[in-house]
Amino acid sequence: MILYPHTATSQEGGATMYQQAGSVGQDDHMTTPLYRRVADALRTEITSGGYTPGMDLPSERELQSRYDASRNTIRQALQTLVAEGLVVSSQGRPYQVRKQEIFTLNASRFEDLRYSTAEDGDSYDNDVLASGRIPRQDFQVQLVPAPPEIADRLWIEPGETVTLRYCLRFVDDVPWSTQATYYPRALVERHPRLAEPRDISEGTTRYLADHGVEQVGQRDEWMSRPPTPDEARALQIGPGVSVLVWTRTGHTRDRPVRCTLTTFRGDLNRITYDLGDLSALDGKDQS
Amino acid sequence: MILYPHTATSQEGGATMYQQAGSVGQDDHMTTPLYRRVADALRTEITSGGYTPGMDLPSERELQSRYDASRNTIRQALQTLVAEGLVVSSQGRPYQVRKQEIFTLNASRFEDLRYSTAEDGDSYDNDVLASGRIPRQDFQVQLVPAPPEIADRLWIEPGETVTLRYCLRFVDDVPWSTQATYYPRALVERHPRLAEPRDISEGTTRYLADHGVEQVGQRDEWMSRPPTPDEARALQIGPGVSVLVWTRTGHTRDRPVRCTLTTFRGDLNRITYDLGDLSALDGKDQS
DNA sequence: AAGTGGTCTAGACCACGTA
DNA sequence: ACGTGGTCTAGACCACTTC
Repeated sequence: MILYPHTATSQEGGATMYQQAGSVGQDDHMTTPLYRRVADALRTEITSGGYTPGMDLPSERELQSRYDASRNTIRQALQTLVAEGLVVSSQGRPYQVRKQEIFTLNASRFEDLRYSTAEDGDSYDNDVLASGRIPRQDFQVQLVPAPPEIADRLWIEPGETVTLRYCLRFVDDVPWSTQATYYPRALVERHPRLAEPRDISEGTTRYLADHGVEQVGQRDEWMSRPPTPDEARALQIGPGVSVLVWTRTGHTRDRPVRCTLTTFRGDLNRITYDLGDLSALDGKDQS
Repeated sequence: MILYPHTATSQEGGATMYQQAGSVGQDDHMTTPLYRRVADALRTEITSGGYTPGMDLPSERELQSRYDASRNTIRQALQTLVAEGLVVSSQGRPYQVRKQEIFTLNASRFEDLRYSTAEDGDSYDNDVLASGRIPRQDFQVQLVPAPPEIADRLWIEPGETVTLRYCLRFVDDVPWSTQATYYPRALVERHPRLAEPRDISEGTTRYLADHGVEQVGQRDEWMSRPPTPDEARALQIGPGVSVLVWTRTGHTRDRPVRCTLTTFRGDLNRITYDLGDLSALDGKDQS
């Protein structure tokens, strides 16, 4: 198959290799580039269901002859689809239409003790289990100097030693998010289990509440950006996929007690907040 | 300058053109690709302040000789920096280090009438003006069939005619976000100013509240993804920049009354939510 | 006119996955 | 062994911007 610019044009008389190229997408003024027309054609096939999630795409060499384009041009087209998140690639394996399984997190209820009991345990585990999937967390505890943006939120001096509880979280064994929680030194001294390098079964929020440190409010901040090389490795994503960064600073009535930085892949997560009076939704599906 | 794989290797004895290429980054096993080493070098120069925001980078041809690489390889390196959002490019102009001016939106207060008076006007204008910038909105009103995801949130049938108030928003004349608000037909019939194709000076939330339709709660949903071609055009962003998509469904005590879809560039916006009791912050900077 | 990035070709070698 | 994607080269023409 050959993609013509706007109206069909003849392919004959391709003189030099560059003239021939031009007759399809280069000489003609104001025509959309060939790589984009190829990307559009493939995108249409994917979204219209011609290629379904999990299915392999034709190989680059195959597409090359199918669209009468050079391999670089085909690669540029595929690269576009990867950046759009429609397609994944890995060395040695064909391009694949990506599976879109989306996970929803209700941030306004997350860590809210009214929605859980002491037996329930960790907020994250609960949310994942509730959606019928299997959670896993790899824990790690470190003592680190507070980065400026953390110190600012915790009302401490930059560089002061803080306890960092870091974990890499999995959903059905797929790396899903990283989470780093910073606690001020004074708090950890009074509540030493925060420094234990393993999960706290009833959840840290509950542990602190049971010992008189009640987190009554939190400020959340969200941003989205391309993954750093570190994040790309930890979350096993390519540069075309953006990450959502969630910063939650928890407060008691007097002061901030912790700051949690979570990163997700931006395309496979939905975050919801319920604000005000949503009693209208009570009878409805809470999705 | 030449970037050697791990330790410096001799350049002599480049036989064929491919061998020569190999001696820098191809023959050697387990070395990071040349394009990535070039990208890393440039990224370091940018983040360490060698190239400051707004400054031009050397041209592709210049970098080509500087790093002894082909133009395609240099382009691949620059392409990754564009995808990371560090650099912008446009035809005919040199690559430029991107300016990072960030805008913060407090979503938990947005449209909350407790934080404004009848004279204040539009929520968006307020938020932008409060940060010392100049807002502008291009308005448009259409009657459209309700898309399924909108119908679902508004408790109406897909395809039912709804009123769509669409606007493209600017901050200091830079396209910043698009916003599309859908109102069910029955509501517009009772409150006809919703169908006027211009801004409602006191804000739609206030207009409805003054006529007995009080929005007492809202459910927000967030996601992040690569821009669609339409969004890329409207927001003037490239494919390397992700967009944040905000869906807010407003409810009265009885039912949903509107659904607003907002898209921003993900890298230049911060979204905050204040939850629970944050009286601890009262004396502090509310940034 | 000269310089810059955007598109495209043709062809090479390599690393990885599968069989 | 073979096919797939990943990296790289050398060189061409084009469109846009600036002078």
